Amino acid sequence: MSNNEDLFKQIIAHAKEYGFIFPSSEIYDGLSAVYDYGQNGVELKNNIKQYWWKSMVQYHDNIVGLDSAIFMHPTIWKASGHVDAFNDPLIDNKDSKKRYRADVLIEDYIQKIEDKIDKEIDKAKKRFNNFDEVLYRQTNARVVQYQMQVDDIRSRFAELMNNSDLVGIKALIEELGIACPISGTRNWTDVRQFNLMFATKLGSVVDGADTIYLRPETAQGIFVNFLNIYKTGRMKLPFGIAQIGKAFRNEIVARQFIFRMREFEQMEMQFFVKPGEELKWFEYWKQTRLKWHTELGIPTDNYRFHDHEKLAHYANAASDIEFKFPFGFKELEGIHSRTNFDLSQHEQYSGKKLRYFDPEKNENYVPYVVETSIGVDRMFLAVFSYAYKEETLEDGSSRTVLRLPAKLAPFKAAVLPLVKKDGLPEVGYEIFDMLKKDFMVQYDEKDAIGRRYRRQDAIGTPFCITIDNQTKEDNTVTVRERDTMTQYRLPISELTTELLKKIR
RNA sequence: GCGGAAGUAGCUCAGUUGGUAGAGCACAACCUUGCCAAGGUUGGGGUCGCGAGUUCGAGUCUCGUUUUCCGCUCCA
Repeated sequence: MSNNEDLFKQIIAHAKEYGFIFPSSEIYDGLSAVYDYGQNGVELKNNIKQYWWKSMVQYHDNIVGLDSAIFMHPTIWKASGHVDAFNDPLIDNKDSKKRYRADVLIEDYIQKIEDKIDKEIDKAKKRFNNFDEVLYRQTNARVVQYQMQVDDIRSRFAELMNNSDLVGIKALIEELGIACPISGTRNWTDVRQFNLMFATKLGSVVDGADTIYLRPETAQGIFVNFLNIYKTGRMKLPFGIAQIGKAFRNEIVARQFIFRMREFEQMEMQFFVKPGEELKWFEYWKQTRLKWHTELGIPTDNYRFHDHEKLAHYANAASDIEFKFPFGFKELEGIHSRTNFDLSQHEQYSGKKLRYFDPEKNENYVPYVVETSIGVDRMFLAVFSYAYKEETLEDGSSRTVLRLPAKLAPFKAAVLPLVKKDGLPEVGYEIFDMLKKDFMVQYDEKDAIGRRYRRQDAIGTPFCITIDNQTKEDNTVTVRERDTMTQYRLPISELTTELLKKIR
C-alpha cells in the first residue's frame, strides 16, 4: 500500500512539475480540492473530450450534441430529486466521533419499534389458528400502542424536515433517547444541514432575488431539452443527446487529488429508447463504453464492471466501469438505465408533455433513458496515472516517461535540430511550420539531444523529429519513438502522413 | 467534520543545543559537445505555508490557522 501511496504522490508531483495540474489559487495558499489545468494538462484534457465527442456524436448518426447552461430553473432540481436527496441533516456523536444522518437515526429507531410489532404478530400467529392480522393490529393493546408511537414520530419528524427545523430534529433525537451505536452515549452535536448543491442568487437585487443552483449534474440539461432536440432535429427513437460540461457538488469531503472535486467536468450521454428495450440498450452501452476505454491501448485488466445491487430511486439497472487507480479500483464511469423517471418528473413539474410519437405503434409515450456518464477529470487521472512510468534502461540509467495514448498526448511531435548551427534550426522551423497546421508540435533546440528526448518523454510526446546534417543533403529526418526509443529515417514530405497514420 | 503525518528555491532535500538560509537538479545567457539526461562560465530565484507568542534574537520552541496526503465518516 505504501508503495502505491508513494507512486500516487509521484504522479501528483509530476503533474505539477510538468505543467499538467496546479493547485488552484496556489499563491494564496490554495483552495481546498480545487485544481487548475496547466499548459500541458489542458491539451490532454481537451484531447480526452474530443476523443469522447467524436466517438459519440461524430460516429453515431443518431446522437447529437448539446451545450446547456449551468444555471437552470430551480424547479428542475425539485423534479430531479436533488433538492431532497442532496439535503442531508447530519449529526455527530462527540464520544465516538462518528457522523450519522439524523434522518437515518430516527428511521432506525422507528424500525426497532416496528420490529417489536412484527415480533408480537409472529408470536400471535403461532398461538392462534384463525389469525386475523388486521384485526389483531387494531385490537392488541401493545401493538396499538407501538403503532401510535411510530405514527407519532413519523408525522412529527416529517413536519420537522419540511420546516428544516434542525433544532427540533436534535430535540427529537434526544427525546427518543437515541444513542450512538458505537459509543452508546447520547452526547450529540447540533444537527447541521449539508446541501450538496451550490446556491447563488439570480438577479443583482439581493432582496427578492431567486435562489438558483449550480447544476450538480449535466444530465438534467439534456432532459429539459429533450423536446427541443426531438422536434428540431427530427429525431427517431432510439437516439441520444451528448453533452460535456462543468458540474458542481459541495462534497463534505473532497479528496484524492482530482478524483473527487467540488467543481468537475462531466461527459454525459442520454440515450432515449422505446419502453421495454432499455435493458437491451443498457447492455449495448456497457460494452460500447468499455470498448471506448480499451481501444486506447490500456490493458483490459485495469478495468472492471461493478453492477449495482442497491439501485437509486430512478434506475432499474446500473453498472460502473471501475478503473485501477493507484489507490485501488474506483468508479470511472457510470452506465444507468434511468427508466422514464426524469422525463416523467419533468412532465409533472413543468406541465408540458414530454412524449415521443411512435409512428409504428401510432401512440404517444415517455421514452426510457439509458445514461452513460463519465468524469473528465477522473478519465484524466486514469490515463495519466496509468501512463506514468519510471523506467530503468539497459545501460542502467533511468527515465520518467508518460506512455500516453498518442491521440491523447498534449504534443504529437517535437522538432529538434541536432545542433544549433549549420542551418539546422532553419530547417527545423520549416518542419515546425509545416506540421503545426495539423498537430500540436513543440520546437526545441536547447541542450543535448538526449536530454531533449527525455524532456519530451516526461510530457508524453510520442514522436521526436531530429534534423541533422544529412537532412540538408537528402531531405530526410530521424523519427524517434517515445515508447521503444527506436529511430528510423523518413523523408520530410512523408512526415504528416506518417504522423496521421500513427496517431489515429 | 474527527484523528495521524507533513509544508524550507520550479523539483528532491540539508539546516547541529534557537544566532538573521544552503546543495543537487531545473531555469536564463554565453561557450563547448553533438543521437538517448546530469561539460564550462556567469546569472536570476526563498520575508523557511500564513499569523501571533516566548526570546536580545525563531526555519528551529509554544499556540492558532491554512493546504496536502493517509485513516474514519460522507458521497455516485
